[in-house]
Amino acid sequence: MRAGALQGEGRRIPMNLFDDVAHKVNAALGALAEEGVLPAAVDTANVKVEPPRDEAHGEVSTNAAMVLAKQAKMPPCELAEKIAEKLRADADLTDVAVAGPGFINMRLAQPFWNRLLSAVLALGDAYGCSDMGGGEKVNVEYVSANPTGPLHVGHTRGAVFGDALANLLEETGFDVTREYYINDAGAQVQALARSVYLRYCEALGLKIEKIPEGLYPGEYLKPLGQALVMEHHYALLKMEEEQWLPIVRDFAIDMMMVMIRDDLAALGITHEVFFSERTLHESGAIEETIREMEQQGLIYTGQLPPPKGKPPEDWEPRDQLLFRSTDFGDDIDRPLKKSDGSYTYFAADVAYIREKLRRGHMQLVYVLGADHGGYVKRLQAANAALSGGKARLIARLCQLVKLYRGGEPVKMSKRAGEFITMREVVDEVGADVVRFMMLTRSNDAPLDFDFEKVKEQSRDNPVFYVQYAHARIASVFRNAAQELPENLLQADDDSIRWELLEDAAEHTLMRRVGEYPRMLAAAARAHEPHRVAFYLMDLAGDFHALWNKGKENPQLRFILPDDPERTQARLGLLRAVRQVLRNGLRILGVAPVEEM
RNA sequence: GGCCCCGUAGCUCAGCUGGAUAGAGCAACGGACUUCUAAUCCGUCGGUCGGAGGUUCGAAUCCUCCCGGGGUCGCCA
Repeated sequence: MRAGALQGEGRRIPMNLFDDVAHKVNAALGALAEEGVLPAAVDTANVKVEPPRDEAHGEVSTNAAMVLAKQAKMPPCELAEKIAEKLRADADLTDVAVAGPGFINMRLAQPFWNRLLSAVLALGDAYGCSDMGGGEKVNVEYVSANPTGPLHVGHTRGAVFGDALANLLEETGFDVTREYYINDAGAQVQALARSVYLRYCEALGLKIEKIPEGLYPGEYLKPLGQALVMEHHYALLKMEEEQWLPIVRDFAIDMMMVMIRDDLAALGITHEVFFSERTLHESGAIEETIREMEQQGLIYTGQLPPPKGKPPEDWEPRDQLLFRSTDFGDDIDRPLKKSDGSYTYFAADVAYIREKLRRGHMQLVYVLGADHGGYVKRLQAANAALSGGKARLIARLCQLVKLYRGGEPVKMSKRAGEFITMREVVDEVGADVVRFMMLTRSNDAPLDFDFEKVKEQSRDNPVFYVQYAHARIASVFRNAAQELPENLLQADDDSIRWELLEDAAEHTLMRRVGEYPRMLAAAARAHEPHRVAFYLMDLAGDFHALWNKGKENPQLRFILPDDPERTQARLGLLRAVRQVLRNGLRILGVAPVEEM
């Protein structure tokens, strides 16, 4: 049997009940292989153990028989029966049955659930965490906005996504570095410097005309002009541009980065590394990279064909220094130098990839806007060439966020430098709301963000819905502290009689709690933090449903003064639910609230 | 024209990398409050999964070709 092929046979995820069952299934298959029912070298790579969609099919289900039928040279149902026979011997499993085209459905015996719920309480914040990543070094680069202006809504989604993804990977056992690439080389920061210089002149009382085309007209640069006056007085006025430009540029970049970091902090985002593009130029890293690539035959001088479809009017063939990215899956080879001899942005990026690889990162994650989709293949080509195919480069593209206010689109004029900043959004609705809302869609689906709707306290608002579940649980515990004797509240977790959780809605909630580690692992593998948000909405929904059953049937209330043992079991379940809500929200970077 | 993403209920979207009769919310309709917070819950209605082929025990999911929407396309970052 191929070792580690079956899910759950590699790294075990603590208290992932599906992993535990997978382990049992694998043992059963091993036994059948020994008996000669299955070939000794059976390939179990496609065998899965998962929750069935329909509760009627049990709590756990496996497709083992259907996947292995061909290898066993036996009809699926017949093989399923043989596997089921082995599984029935396990005391943790009940109702083992063959169904449909050959699924094996089963339920988990009470001791199994007892262990799970006790473990959730014992593990606390660690429930759901795993060592799946095995400490692999992952670099997550996100935001990386040009230091030429404040962060706007467009950056917000990538910022939240990247941060939540980093949290997710961290909690699933990866060694994560959060990184921000500062584009502080090139024409844009020169334009920034000239814009700030104009504001400096303005602050000195000189009359400035309209900010010229190509420069940054935003009001936000005025304080920088004033600050320059405080520091340099009239000195910069007497200088030639080539003298003042580096001074003003460096000053402006520093100031903008202070502002950007401050805005990110307001959203609860901190990067461990801020990496400057300019250092790649100044340290000679780009030259070194190109030299190395030349030695490996990855670079040549040649001409590119004109773009198909609509050839640009000023097109003329030109010899260029090109990276053979087509050898690594790209559509066209990519230039590393501009016609003036300076390096392209891409050349710096290649050197940057080399730098990240040198630091030992095996996974390079790029969180980008959807408009950078065309850039991904060349990044991946560069990574493949430089890492020898050993490291992975994963790009996640975030689609646009459309702003609304009460159903009406919010108008923005980019040309006039008017845009809604990230800070404005955070200040108006709060960091928690922004963060949660940004993750209520898959990253590659466009997102509508309505200022009014996200402040509503209703079912429509997923942030509220999840927070409300947490607050209601907190409220139960406040009441319990009033109504129940102290010895009941302080009882030992190990003495909880979990089997007293008998209602179907309690079981639904219990199962959902049990799914959390599996969901987390899958979300991390897919680099999809939005799954955590969707899971939390489902968990909250299950909880609200149980809550309401207690209204219709007083016997289902959480606190039953006449039945201390059942009360204890129900409060135990609520503690487990509260714990999972907290753990999930922590990954999203959202604080749970105690009351609303 | 090339490449990338999307197309699932009237609307907004999930769908756990191939599983069983495709799911939520909103909207529409009908119910549940002397409350452990009704800021919630329950039920009903609603889908040729853009279209056509293919792969196999099995496809919304994988492959090919179309249709429609968005992004992007040598020296900007």
